[in-house]
Amino acid sequence: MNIGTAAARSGVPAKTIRYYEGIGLINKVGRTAGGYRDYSDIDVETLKFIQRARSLGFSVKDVADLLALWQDRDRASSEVKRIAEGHVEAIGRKIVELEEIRRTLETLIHRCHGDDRPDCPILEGLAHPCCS
Amino acid sequence: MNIGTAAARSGVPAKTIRYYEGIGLINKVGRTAGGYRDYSDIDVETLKFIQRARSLGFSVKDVADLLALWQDRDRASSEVKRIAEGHVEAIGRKIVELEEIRRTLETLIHRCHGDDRPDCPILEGLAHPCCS
DNA sequence: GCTTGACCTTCCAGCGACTGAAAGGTCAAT
DNA sequence: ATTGACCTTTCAGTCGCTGGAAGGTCAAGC
Repeated sequence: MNIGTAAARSGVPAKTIRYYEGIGLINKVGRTAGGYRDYSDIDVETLKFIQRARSLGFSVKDVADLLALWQDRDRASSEVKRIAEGHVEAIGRKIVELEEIRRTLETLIHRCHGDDRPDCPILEGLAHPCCS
Repeated sequence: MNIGTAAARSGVPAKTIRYYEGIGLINKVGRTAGGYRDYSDIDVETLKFIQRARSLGFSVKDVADLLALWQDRDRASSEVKRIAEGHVEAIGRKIVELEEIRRTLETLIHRCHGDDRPDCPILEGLAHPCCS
C-alpha cells in the first residue's frame, strides 16, 4: 500500500511517516518499481502504535524505546512501566506548573476591570510582582 | 552596564537578550567605545517584565503585545485583559488534556505488574486501545 | 608594558517534532 | 495523450532559545 493509504489508516500524516523513517524511528520499507514506498498491514499497526504513544505525550525517544520493547518478546514489563511512570511524573509536574500559572493569572485578571481606562493590574503585576 | 550585569539583574540570560534584540522584541541599545552593548536600569526593568511574562507562559508574540501596551500610557486595560484571558483559556485546555492523558496512563500502569515477565498491559493498551 | 582571564562581539548550527513548499517522477482513468 | 492525484527528494521554516567557534575588549596583577 502507498504512503497515503498507510497515513489514512494509521492516523500519521505521510510527511511524518517519511520523517520517522528519516530519523530511524521506523525501518525503511520496500519500494515499488516506480520508487513508491510500499507498506504492509503490520507497518500500519506499528504506525498506529506510534500515533497512540505520541498522542499520550511520549517523546519520540520514549516511543523508540517502547517500540523496541513492544517488538521484543522477551521484554520485562518493569522496563515499560518505568518509562510510563517517568512520563506520568513529568505530566504531573507540568500540570502543577500550569495550575500555578493559572492561579496567578486569574488573580491578576480578577483585579483588572478591563475597560477603556489605562489602569491595569495585570501589567502592574508583570512589572512588579511583589504584591501578587 | 554590560549585558552580563543586565542578564544577572533581570534574570534573562545574555544570549537570550541578544536573541530578543535580534527578533525585535527589545530595542537596540547604545554601544560603548569598544562595541559592548550598554544597558540602563530602565532596560533592566523591561527585561524583568519580559522575564515574568515569559515565565507565566505568554508567547513571545504575546509578550511583544503586552510590552507595547505597558509602554502605552493611553492603553485600554480591556486589551490586556483579553490577551491574559485568552492565555488562561489555553492553559485550561492544556491542563484538561494533560489530566486526560494522565488518567489513561495511570489506568494502564495500574494494570501492569511491572516485573520480569513480558506480559504488559501498557504495551497492549498502546497497540489496541479498544479496552482501555 | 605584558599577560592573563573574564567578559564581550558576530555568526552559524542544533534542539524537538514536525510542516510547507518547490521541482519533478508515476500511475490510473479518460 | 492528457489530466490530476499521488508519489519522490531536498531545503527551509516553525518556536524559543542554546551551544560553540573565532575573535575583540577590558581591568587587574606582575
